[in-house]
Amino acid sequence: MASENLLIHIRKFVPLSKTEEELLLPYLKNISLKKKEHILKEGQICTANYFVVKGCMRMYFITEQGTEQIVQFAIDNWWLADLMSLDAQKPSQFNIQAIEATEVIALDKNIQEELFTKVPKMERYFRIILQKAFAASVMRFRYIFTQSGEERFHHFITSFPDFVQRVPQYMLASYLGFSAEFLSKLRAKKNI
Amino acid sequence: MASENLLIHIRKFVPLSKTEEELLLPYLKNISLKKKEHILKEGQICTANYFVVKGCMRMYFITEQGTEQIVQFAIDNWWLADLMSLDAQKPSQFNIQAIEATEVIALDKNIQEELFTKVPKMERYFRIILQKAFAASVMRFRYIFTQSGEERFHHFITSFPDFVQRVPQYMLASYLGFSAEFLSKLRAKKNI
DNA sequence: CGCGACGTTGATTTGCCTCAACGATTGTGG
DNA sequence: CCACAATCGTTGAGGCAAATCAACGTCGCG
Repeated sequence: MASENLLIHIRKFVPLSKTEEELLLPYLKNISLKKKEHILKEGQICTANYFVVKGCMRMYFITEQGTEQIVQFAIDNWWLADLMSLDAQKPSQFNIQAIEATEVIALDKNIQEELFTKVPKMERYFRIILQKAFAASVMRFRYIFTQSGEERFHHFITSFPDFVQRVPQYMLASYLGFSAEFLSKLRAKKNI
Repeated sequence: MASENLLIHIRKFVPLSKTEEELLLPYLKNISLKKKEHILKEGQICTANYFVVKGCMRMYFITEQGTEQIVQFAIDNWWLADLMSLDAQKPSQFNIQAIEATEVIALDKNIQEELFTKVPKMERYFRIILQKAFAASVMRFRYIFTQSGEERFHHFITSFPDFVQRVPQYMLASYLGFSAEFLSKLRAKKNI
C-alpha cells in the first residue's frame, strides 16, 4: 500500500500513534502518473503537496529563450510542490512532471489546515521536512557559487550515483546549471 | 522592547493569546552585536535560531581560494541560522556576522522543543516561515540559472532598493554571485 | 521502417573572472 | 587633530570556462 511508505517516512521524524495514523489516512489521495505526465502546469494553481512513493519527478519552467530549466527533482520519499503557488493560491510559474511512471500521494491544501489541528504532529513533521529542505538548498547555493561545472557534476554523481541512471543527461545538465553539450564533453573527457 | 517586534511578526502568521505570549517570552534572549561582530564562526556548533530585531547580518563562508562567499542576508524581521549545524549539532561550515550594529533575539535549540510542546502555535509559525523561506530560495535558483549578472543586479536593486544602501557593494556582488569589479563596471555602464 | 528523442563533437563566441594599479573615503592611534 | 592605514570602489588588459550553433550518430518506439 502506497500510504504505508509515507507512514514509514513520517515515523522517522515524529512518532505517530495508531489513532493518529488512522486520522491521517483519509486525508491522502493516491495518484498514478504515466511517464511525461504533468501534475502541475505553468499558469495553474498548485492545490496540493505531493509525496513521491515510487518514481521520479521534476519541477521546471520555460525560460525566455524557450529552453527548459529544472529547479528540483524528487524521487522516492521526497515531497514536491510549488510552495509559492500553494501558499498564495496564485498561478504557478513552474511545471511538475513525471520523468518515469510515478506513484504519488497528494495532500490537498484546503484540508491540510484541518489535518494539522486534528494531528498536530503532522505540522511538526512538515516543519522538520521543510527545515531540512531549506538547509539543503543553502548547501546547493554554496556549490553553485564556488564549484565549476565539472566539480558540480562530479559531486552530484558521487552523492547520487543511482539517480544519474534514471534521468536523461540533458535534465541533469539543466539541474546542475549548464548545457547538455557541456555535460557530454565532460563525460568524454572522463571516459564515463 | 525588542521582543515586541518579534511578537508583532509572529502575530502576522499565527494568533497568540496573552498567556501564550507570556509563555514564550522567557525563552527569548536578547543579544546586541557590534558592527563586524560574529555570532557564529566556522567550526562552531550553531546553538540557536536568530531573529534580527534591527540591523543587518550576513551568513558566509570562505572558499578554497580564500575569498568570502555570502549565501544569505538577514535584515529586520528575518530569521537566520545555519540550520544544518543547528539540526545535526555538528560544526558549522558558515559564519554569521553583523554588517552593522544589530539587535537579535536568540531562540536556543535545546529549549526550542520544550517551547513547541508548551506553545504548539510556535511550531506552526516556524513551519510557515520555513515554507516561505524555501519557496523564496527556489525563486532564487530560478534567477541564478536564467538571468545574467546584469539582470540579477537590476532585479535585486528594484526589488530591494533600500537594502542596497546598507551593505558594501562587494558583499552585494558576492551574494549575487559575481565579482566586485564586475558590479562596479555595471554601475559605470548604467550611471547609477 | 521511419521519425522523434537523446547524445556527441567541433568551431566560434561571450560573459565574467583575475590581476594589477590606482582614487576616495573612513577611522584610529599618537 | 593630523597622519597613516584600512577599507571600499574604479578602471583597464588579458584570459578562460562554458555557451551557442550546427551537423551528425544512435537508439527505441509507434
